[in-house]
Amino acid sequence: MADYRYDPHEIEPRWQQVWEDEQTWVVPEDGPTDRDAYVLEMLPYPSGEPHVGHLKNYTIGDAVAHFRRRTGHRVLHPMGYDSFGLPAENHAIKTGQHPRESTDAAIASFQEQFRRWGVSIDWTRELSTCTPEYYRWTQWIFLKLYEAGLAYRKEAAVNWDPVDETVLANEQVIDGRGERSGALVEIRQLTQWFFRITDYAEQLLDDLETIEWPSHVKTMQRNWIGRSRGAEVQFRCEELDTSYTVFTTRPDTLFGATFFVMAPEHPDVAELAKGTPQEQAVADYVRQAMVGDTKERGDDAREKTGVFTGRHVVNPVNGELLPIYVADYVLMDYGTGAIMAVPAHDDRDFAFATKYELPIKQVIAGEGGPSQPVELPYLSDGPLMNSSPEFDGTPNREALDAIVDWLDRDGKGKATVNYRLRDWLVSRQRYWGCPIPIIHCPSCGMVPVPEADLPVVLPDVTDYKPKGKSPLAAATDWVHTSCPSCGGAAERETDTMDTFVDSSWYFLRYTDAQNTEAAWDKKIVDRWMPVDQYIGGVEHAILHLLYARFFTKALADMGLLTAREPFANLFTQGMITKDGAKMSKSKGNVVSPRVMVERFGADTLRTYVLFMGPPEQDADWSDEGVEGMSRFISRLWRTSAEAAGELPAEALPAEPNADGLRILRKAHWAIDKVTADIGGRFSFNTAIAAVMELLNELSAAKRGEAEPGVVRFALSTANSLLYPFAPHATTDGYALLNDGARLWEQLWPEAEARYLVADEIELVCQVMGKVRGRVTAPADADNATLEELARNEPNVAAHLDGKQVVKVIVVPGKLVNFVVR
RNA sequence: GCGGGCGUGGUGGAAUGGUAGACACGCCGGCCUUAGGAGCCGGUGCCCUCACAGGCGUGGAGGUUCGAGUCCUCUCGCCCGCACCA
Repeated sequence: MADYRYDPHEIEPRWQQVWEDEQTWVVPEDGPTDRDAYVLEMLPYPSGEPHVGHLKNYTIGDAVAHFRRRTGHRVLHPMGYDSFGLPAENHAIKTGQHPRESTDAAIASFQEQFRRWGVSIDWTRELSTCTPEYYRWTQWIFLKLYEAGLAYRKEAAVNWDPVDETVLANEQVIDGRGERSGALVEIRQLTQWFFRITDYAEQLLDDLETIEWPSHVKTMQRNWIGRSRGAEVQFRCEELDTSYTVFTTRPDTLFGATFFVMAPEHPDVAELAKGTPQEQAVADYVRQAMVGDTKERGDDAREKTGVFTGRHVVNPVNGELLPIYVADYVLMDYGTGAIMAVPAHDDRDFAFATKYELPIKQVIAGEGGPSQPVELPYLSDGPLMNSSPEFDGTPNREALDAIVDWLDRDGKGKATVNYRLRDWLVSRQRYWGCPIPIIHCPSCGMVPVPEADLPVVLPDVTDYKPKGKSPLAAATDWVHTSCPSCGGAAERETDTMDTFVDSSWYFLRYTDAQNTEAAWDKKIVDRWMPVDQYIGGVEHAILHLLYARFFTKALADMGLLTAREPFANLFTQGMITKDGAKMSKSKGNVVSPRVMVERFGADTLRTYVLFMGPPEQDADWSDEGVEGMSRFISRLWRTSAEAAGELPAEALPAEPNADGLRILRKAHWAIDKVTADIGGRFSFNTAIAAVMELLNELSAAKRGEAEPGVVRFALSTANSLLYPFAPHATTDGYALLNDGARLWEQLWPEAEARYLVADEIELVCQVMGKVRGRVTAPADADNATLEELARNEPNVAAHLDGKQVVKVIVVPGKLVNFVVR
């Protein structure tokens, strides 16, 4: 017998060469458009070389892409690089190496690994966001947003990262620290560029209903958008003849307001206190509040502080005078930065009132009615009291709308919806990003760069170190330009864009990647969008996914595409850990896919990462597990090669013998299971297990008298089913078994119904719900026969002896259960 | 505090309300081999037993059901998200 040795290092490059030579994964230009499928994994940020998380991500996507192709779809499966960003720039600051050089090196390493993994990518659509060919269109989109009034510049209190020396979007501040640097973020008053994502708050929320995403991701987006229904109410300050708006979700408690609070950052605070004895105290408090870090500020366990401003406002519902305090438990960036305080029914206001000995007025009665004392603060519902004759006794939830209506009629307030979502701060005072295509002219003001002049090319600089303003400011030749409007001397905007802008539209560019005349052609983008299946990590649940949705909606409103959601289906994969911990260089627990592939081959690695467990779950890396997978792939190939070499090439017999039939049934069972597991629910681990079962059934000991034609068919099926995970070994095995036939061109197998039903079943016999025996029974036996068979099973009979059978449950094809007394 | 998820053998994990532990790792035994970190065959939840037969078992306590890992109530533990959001 010949020596059949599985050698992935010979097999894998050989087939990769065929696919590359034939451009197998390039999307065919012609073909039916109703079977298109756009399968996309989040594009990587190229740094160093890819890690096992990338391997998992692209293996999932590749399995889906292969499956869709073989089920008759024309599949778009592209790749690109999110190549602008801080890590490359920080590396440049340290070493002086241009970020482009380190980025290009990383990209080369990613390309090399993706090819080595055998990921089926249409490389003709490859893109890199840091190239002028790409960012030209990023700038074009910026101008479109500017024209539409969705990009604007304003002065605002913004998050400043003192380590990276740049501003950050709200989404990039986690627990008061910069997402990248981990530095405590400071609040600074700066003029910055924003995208008006808040215009889309409602749609971003509502349209979550239209997409198939994991519910926890939807929940996170809902929380982030933070919609709350309530009312805006005007409070007048008679002394200054001014008026302040508050947002409240509890207008039903308006009668219980006993004081009024403003955030220290509120622009009117200084003016309010001016000329009162409190002026100095307020100024001191505000200054001290501003230097405190935002993390500590956000701690609700911290004792509340504040000072009286010396002024009062009038409660619009009853004319009572309420003292105005300034206190840092009120946040400027939520609502209006001012609140009415109802200590009896809000625990925060209660804590503040108690500390500063402010009056507390109960306006909602507890269960015992108005005369019964309740523990304050009372946060539950109940009828109104101490309010007005009109509302007293009304359940507070009903009174809520009535009070808003009443205020609205008097012009003192109105029902509103408030969102937690803030506009997206997009300018960055950093070098390695997309230049903002705006020119500042002393006479014309802000002038957009004309489309014909795009791209505004990022100039080279010698010093990448941020100095509180963009390093681009030092490129004086580049900065000084002429105004496109009046032709006079003018200066370029030196801030660059947040790199999340780059990745908010790349999925559109893939559809028409080589278009030099436009970002994309609407007809083409509409053919592919939305992405049918998007795959990536949960860490992007808010940032990238929210921004991409916003871009899609804004661009759709401009008529540039039809889809209103970018990603129809989202799959979020779990992390791969090592020894229970996140992999990191400092812990020294990094698993290198490159090293693993060099040792075991790509097929083993790919199949292993999907066999580790449900792909959405975190999973711990096991070196023994990889070896086990290596044994399986090797056994599959070896068995195939042996059968191809030793078994006569016979066709499937029309009437297989008993062993043949058993194997044939197992094969069709596997087809059915793998198809459902990949196509229906992303249960790759059980799909792989099903192929293992099929192969186990085909092991020499179990093969028995099965006909060679059956064995060849079953082995071909095993290869065919495992192909989406291990494309090289299975393609090779299939070709050996089938006279060189190309597996990637074969239609996905279909399970034949006649082999899915057995003619005999194992009948489980229970007495009182406990299994007492098993008998084989004809699959088509009727209930009475099944009951009789079960009753005669010796052990069942023993358990029925001397008992009275009161009920018999028969589940056809499964079990019989006797209920006895 | 609010919202979501998860608790199953030594390990990763399987189980449309119907045989708990598929498949794999690990371990044990055997075959083959000069050799094995190769290959092949078999065993492997726990207790009791020569064996048969039994008993126990899906974090814990109840409940619904002929039957519960699965559904309901309470509870404990871990993980994630949000959080002074008015």
